[in-house]
Amino acid sequence: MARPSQKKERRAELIPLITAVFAARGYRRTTTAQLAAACKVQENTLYRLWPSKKAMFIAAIEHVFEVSARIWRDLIAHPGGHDESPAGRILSYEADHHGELGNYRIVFAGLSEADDPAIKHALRRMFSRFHEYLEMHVTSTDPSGANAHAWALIGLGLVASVGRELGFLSAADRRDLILSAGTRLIGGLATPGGAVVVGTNGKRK
Amino acid sequence: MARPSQKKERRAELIPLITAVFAARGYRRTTTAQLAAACKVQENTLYRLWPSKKAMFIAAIEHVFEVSARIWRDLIAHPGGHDESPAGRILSYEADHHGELGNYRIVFAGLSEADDPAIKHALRRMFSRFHEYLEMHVTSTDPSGANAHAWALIGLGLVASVGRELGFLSAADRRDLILSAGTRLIGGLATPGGAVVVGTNGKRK
DNA sequence: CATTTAAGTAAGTACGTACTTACATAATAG
DNA sequence: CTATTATGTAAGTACGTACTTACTTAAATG
Repeated sequence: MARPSQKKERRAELIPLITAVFAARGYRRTTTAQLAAACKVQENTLYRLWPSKKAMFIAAIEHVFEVSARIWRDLIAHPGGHDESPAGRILSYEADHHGELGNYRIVFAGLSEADDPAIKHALRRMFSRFHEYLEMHVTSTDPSGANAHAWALIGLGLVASVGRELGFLSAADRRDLILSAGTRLIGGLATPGGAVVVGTNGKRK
Repeated sequence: MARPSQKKERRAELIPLITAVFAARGYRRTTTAQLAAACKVQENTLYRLWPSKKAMFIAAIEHVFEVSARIWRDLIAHPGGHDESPAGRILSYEADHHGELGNYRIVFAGLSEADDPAIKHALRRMFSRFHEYLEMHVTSTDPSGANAHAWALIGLGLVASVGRELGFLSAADRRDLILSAGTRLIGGLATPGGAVVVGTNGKRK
């Protein structure tokens, strides 16, 4: 026998690059030639690591979850300076940083390929894991209807992503949206004081 | 001169069929041949009515809004038997019927094509119009932060769609989700009585 | 009726791209 | 060293598909 396989390591090296291309161009519009170029290898090399373009995409979906999960884990493990609840801490982190990695684009791309059972399964798993995380921390704040409210928080993330992508929510808008609606969802705390206004890019009635 | 143009009428006839195909197959995976077959015409005929496949897709996006808007308009115009507020009426309608037309698939397909300025613009316009509608009715119930909460309701619709598409929310789950989180969003009314449980397809901790 | 133009049909064509094949190099085990 | 297998390079190939071209049919106007 000779040369033990380093496929796993190679895959781990390349998957962030591949994820970036899929996020930038979507699934269909990404060509295997572009993936290879971004990895600085030939297409053939990629096909030795994954059996198909689809498999590369599914690996990208998994990678997206792992990146976000690591951030949240760290966030909860290290309380930082603030004294908020775990749910509150996730909320205020997301208020400032949601979507900045552009990974939600992988989700959009995946959703329009959800006819494919393998892609559907990968996405489903990803959402379920996010939900599990959120539900746990929402429950610790306010157990009543935590399951539903955790899903609603994911919905909040989805609109924020869509708003960012389509440009109808500015950074400040997204911040206010996540804090205002998020607070109401995790605690039932009504927004204190003045109304929080989230703009539609200047368009006001 | 002879034979006044009937292009507008023809377009109006065909667009529901075209929308259905795009919803079923996504943008990229839909072929112009499929569109023509669904309309029972030749491809060439479609190209006389729209300059490109992209134009057909944008027309489909607009059609999606018009269909949903008509439903909501009717819903608010005819109070039916119930005495709820307009916002509450939209909520309970959506709790039972959200996504049943499959039109959210057009949104998913569009989002992964949002690099294209024309598609982006069409989607943006669509979301803004939905938001306008919701904000108006949410405001009438609870003015504080209505703008943000209207966006949050759209987020609720998005998770419900994703949950339906990926199969992690059953019809009952979606119903409970929309009622539970939606009520909290439009009124700040805490869920009365027992906790509303939204399942993850049987998986419970 | 005659003319004009819309609506329909049928068969291309040019192009992009997922995946292959064939070959060269180099690293590790015995 | 030698055999074996991973890694890298380069050039196909087969196929799907957006859009065209050339032609026929038919409807409405003067």
